[in-house]
Amino acid sequence: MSPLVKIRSERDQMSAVERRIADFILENAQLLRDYSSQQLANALGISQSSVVKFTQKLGFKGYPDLKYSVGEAIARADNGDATQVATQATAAFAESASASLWHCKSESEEETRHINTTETLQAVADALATAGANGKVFMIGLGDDDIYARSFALRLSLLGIPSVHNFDAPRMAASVSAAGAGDVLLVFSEHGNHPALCKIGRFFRERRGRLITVTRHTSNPLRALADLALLVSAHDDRPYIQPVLYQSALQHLLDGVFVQLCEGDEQRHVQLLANLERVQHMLEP
Amino acid sequence: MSPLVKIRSERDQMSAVERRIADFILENAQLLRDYSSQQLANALGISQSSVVKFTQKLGFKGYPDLKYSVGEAIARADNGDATQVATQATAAFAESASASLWHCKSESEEETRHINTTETLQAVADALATAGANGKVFMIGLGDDDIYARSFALRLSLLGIPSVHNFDAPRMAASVSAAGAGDVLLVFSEHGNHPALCKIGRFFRERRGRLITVTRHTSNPLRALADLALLVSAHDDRPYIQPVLYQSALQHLLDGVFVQLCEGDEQRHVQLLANLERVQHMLEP
DNA sequence: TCGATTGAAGCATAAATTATTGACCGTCGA
DNA sequence: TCGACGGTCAATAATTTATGCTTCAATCGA
Repeated sequence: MSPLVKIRSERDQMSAVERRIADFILENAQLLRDYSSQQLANALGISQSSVVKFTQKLGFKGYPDLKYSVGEAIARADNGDATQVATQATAAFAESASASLWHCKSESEEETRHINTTETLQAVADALATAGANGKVFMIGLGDDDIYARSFALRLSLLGIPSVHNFDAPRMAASVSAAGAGDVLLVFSEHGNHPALCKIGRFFRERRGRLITVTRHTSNPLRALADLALLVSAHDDRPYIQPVLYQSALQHLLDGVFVQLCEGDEQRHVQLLANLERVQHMLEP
Repeated sequence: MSPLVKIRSERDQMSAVERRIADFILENAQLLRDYSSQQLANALGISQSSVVKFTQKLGFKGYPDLKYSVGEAIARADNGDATQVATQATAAFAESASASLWHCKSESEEETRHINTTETLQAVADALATAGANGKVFMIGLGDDDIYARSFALRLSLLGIPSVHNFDAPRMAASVSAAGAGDVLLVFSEHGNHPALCKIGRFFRERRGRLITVTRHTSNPLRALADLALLVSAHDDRPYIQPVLYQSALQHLLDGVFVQLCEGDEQRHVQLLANLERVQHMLEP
């Protein structure tokens, strides 16, 4: 039972001094944190031993025990009331920018998680795994999109799925000419309407490869070509925030695929561990 | 902030004994109620004073203060035991992988936000802005770290702060030889102990440039050299999750700097808009 | 490689907090 | 009136916490 409720319920059967202690605690529970038994006694003009006896009578092991319990009770109680208001106020001042940024990002990530079904993620993971084992994985992105492609390619390589990575369209067209059935091409393109990329996509499909696109959640020509389409949702009125959100939502999406790949196959998992160590050794002699 | 999160976030920076204390508290927070500092010390086979010093280092008034805080945190956490069980169960079934991933990421991001003060972020933003206007910005990262460097460099360039970006140490050494006072070198290095990067950092400082490092929240030689150090906190037992968390926390940190840069100066803001449009036109004719 | 320096950990101990003891006082019922 | 009783307090014992000092080990620079 909450110590405060207990104190209140026994208050009637208490002596005068005890009742004063009880009242003080009930009214100033939050002050208790900084009060020793002696200080509490001083505040009430009574002896410290009375305070201790009071706590023991109530069934606590001693003063610190009561104090601890009251702390818990307060924490439980204002979980979502006063504290939160205070916290919000503080937050508004101290970390306005970063906290609100965090909030936007979370929102985008959640939306993105929502519009990509688990099945799609799984299908993408499977396609990559298969192509990694029996064929090739191609990957391309232009400009900013190259960053995501690059980072994902690095991750895949740790899993034993190396990829052919290009960051301009003409070279990619050349690379893709070597593609065959079962291969996978992953195209990153935020707006999905770059003609060269579409051309490469079509070319790749003609060669019976599976095309996976990663674009915004709009209808766009690139996505229309895809066997599997990963979609990213990210919106903000402030134009400088938008790319931040896009990137973080995209990253989150790719993280999901990566995790599914890791957890899907024990052997890949083992390989990852080995690779991680290897990389670490090479980079930090 | 919750004392447990705090402990966790500073765990890396701790000595062996301190880390054992931290782990014990994290794993047995609920036992703390019945432990005096001496008992805790005995349980770990260390001295009582180490426990007290541990608490003080973390910013608590002393052992009882830490204990009280932990009590509050626990109380807040399992506010309504039933609810929590239900929540956990739901989570485990419905959205296990992606939601738990999201949760880990959030935690890392929060920790990371916590260990980098707003002042540091602002200082970094200012340094970059100044160097962008009157000098040069250099940027380097090896391996995975290059990804983050690259993406941040792209962002900066949109703000009218182009940077000299290298992804191997020898070339960077050459580039840096052109550095002077007021220039900025941003070094990305997860573990911060790559000798070549340290050498470049020292060299750069000799030339009176300002060194900004981005590393894990450990004490590492690179960070020790820095004028300004950005720190990333990210932990998970699963080795394949760890890099995901690192990346997302780092990204979050950089997002913070980016936003501060955007919001700090109206002119930069305008330039960003213009650049965004320009890029869009070039990429998608 | 060798001091010099730094920082972590423990020991001893001081300081503080808490718990107990025993004396005193007022009340109440015999 | 007197003794029993409950309540309070001052004094003090016991426990717990905090700090000064020493030692040891790792790091750094010469």
